[in-house]
Amino acid sequence: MGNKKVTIKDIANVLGITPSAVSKALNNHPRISEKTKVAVEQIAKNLNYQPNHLASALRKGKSNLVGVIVPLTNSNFFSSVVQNIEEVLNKKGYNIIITQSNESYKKECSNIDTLLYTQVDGIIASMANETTKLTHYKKIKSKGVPLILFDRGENDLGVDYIGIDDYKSSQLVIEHLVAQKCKRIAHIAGYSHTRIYKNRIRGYKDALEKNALPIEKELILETSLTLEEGRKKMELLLQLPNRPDAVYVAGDYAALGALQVLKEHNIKVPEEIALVGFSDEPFTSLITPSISTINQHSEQIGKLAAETFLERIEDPNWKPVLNKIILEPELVVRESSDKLGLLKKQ
Amino acid sequence: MGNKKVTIKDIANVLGITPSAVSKALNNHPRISEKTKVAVEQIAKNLNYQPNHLASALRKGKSNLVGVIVPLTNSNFFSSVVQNIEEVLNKKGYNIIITQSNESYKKECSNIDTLLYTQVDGIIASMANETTKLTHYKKIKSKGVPLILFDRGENDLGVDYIGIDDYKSSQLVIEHLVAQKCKRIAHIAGYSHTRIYKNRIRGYKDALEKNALPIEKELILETSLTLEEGRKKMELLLQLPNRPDAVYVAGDYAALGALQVLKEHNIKVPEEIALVGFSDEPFTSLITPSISTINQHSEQIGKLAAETFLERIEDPNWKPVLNKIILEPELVVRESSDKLGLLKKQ
DNA sequence: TTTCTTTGTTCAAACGTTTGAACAAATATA
DNA sequence: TATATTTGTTCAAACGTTTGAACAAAGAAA
Repeated sequence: MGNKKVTIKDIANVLGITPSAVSKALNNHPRISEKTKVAVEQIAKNLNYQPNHLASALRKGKSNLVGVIVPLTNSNFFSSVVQNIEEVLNKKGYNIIITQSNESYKKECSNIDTLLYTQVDGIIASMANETTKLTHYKKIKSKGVPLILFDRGENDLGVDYIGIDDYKSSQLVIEHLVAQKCKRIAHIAGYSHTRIYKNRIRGYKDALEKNALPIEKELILETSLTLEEGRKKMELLLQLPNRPDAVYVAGDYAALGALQVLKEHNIKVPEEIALVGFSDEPFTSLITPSISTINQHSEQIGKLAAETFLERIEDPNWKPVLNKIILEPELVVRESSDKLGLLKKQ
Repeated sequence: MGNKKVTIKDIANVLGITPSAVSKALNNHPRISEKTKVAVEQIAKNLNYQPNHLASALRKGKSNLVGVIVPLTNSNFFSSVVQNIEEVLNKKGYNIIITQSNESYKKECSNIDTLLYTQVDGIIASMANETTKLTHYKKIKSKGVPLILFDRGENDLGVDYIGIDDYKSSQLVIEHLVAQKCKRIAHIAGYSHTRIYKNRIRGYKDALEKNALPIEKELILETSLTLEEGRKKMELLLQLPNRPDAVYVAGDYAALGALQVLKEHNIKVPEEIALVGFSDEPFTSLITPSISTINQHSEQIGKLAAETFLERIEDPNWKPVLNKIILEPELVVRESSDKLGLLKKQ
């Protein structure tokens, strides 16, 4: 079993032609005869020939690889986005390299280095929670590598961005809670240095104001939105002398943590405190009570990110420029905020 | 902004030395003077030099890329395995390319082709549910590329495998349920053509026999173990004239589906029917009642898979051979099977 | 001083493709 | 028949590194 790799040279030798003829035959070059193409195809199969991507990518200056950076893959939102990116790009002959930042700035930097080093043709990314400096992203831009951001993305970079309307999401949530007769609505928020969370906070405040409800500092708590953090912040809210009657949490995992605490304190949800999360993670519909949340259209985001990349790469004289695609959020009302029992009546 | 790529040739020109000296300096070659190394480092930084991985991989015949194939990333088990693989391999200078098969045989084939084409140095994989033919995996082996299987892996291939003791897992579950005074234990199983599910079924049957409990065909239902399938099979079990008093489900998502159906029928869990799942997905501890399950040690599996790959690649005259690493399963008892109320007493 | 070793560098080929130019043969046009 | 065009292939350079061999200069040993 000669483990030697089969190259186009081997095919050429068998047929008594040159490697360049073989290469052209394999790439369906118009000047190669049908006869030769068939013969090459045949021998390639016989010898179990596997093209060397490294060599062709080096020569062509194009790797047909796209890097994807996500904070974590263990979340339905991100894994669904990734799946849709993959689907669209695979059809066009691209493959993706997925890397996780684990919400770490340092890891994100090294991920970017790796991807650039691997000569990816583009990068699709959603930023880590920790990230505030953007030099590593500017590096991508300065290399002329298309960069598409989604969900979490600072737009100071002046690149393509795909996400939902976070401001409007908050408004949907607050309007809904107000309709449920809630009067004191707290917000367990993401860190406001991240644009999307800032917008959610802004939307929350504006909507409260619009409905003549009080905006109180003690009702707005910024966190990293993990389950554990959701628990902690909920405990804090329960210790307030004047408890809220609704909590809008900017992430589903934190919302779940909050719900656990409410249950432990035997507080009825939604009767005593209504709860709304964010992202429409599958478990929100699986638990009791099911959690109301915002659907972010992850499939759409993934598809659009991939399609945007393709547009950029196909346009030879494209220059990066700020370009936002903002999708409409969708409020999914479930038991945790259905104070009026409208769901049961249906 | 000349977007031209900076190469070692550019660095060489600046310093008036040859590209090969630059290359050696960058790779810390012992014969290059400290002075030159420092100078090269400096200029490289100034010019914002980025090594071209394609070129060095081509020349070295080694890509430092490892392919990972998982059925899906949207599962805590797999994403945790992947995270640990990444962690171990990153430390050794390897990067990973994650691909999802989406449980599809066809996708798995194309994933393998892509990875081989990309010249990965090894492949770590867990098989799709659909997979029964193994020719695509044999292709990996025949190329001399190290292949490490985990969790779902047919061992007819004669390669490295890392997983838990599925047979023993079932025994743990049954012993536990018997201790809870369960007499009629059903098994919502995975397809028995997959080795791990076959072993779980075998363990289940043997344990029943050992405890002098009846093994009945109608109590063993093979499925794809999705949530929806869990629901369907549970409905079937409830229609039996002689209902089971415990159900052992070979996957957590299916167990959740089963639990939903039990709740809808107002059947008390665990009092009327006890329930045990498999995998220790995070949601099992989050819902009410929490679901008893088997911890598969995903972190260990990931680490061991990566380390096994490293051992193989570092041994110049390694030949693939059947090698199993089997971890001990751990039963996590939660409310759904705590018929005797032992948890509350603690 | 001569010879041997060490040090720091250059040289040249190689990794496996791709691609425009060149070229000969076959075919078409005048 | 002479010339132009088309067809099918070869040639040679290129992509950006790496690496063993070669080599000159400097230092050590005799």
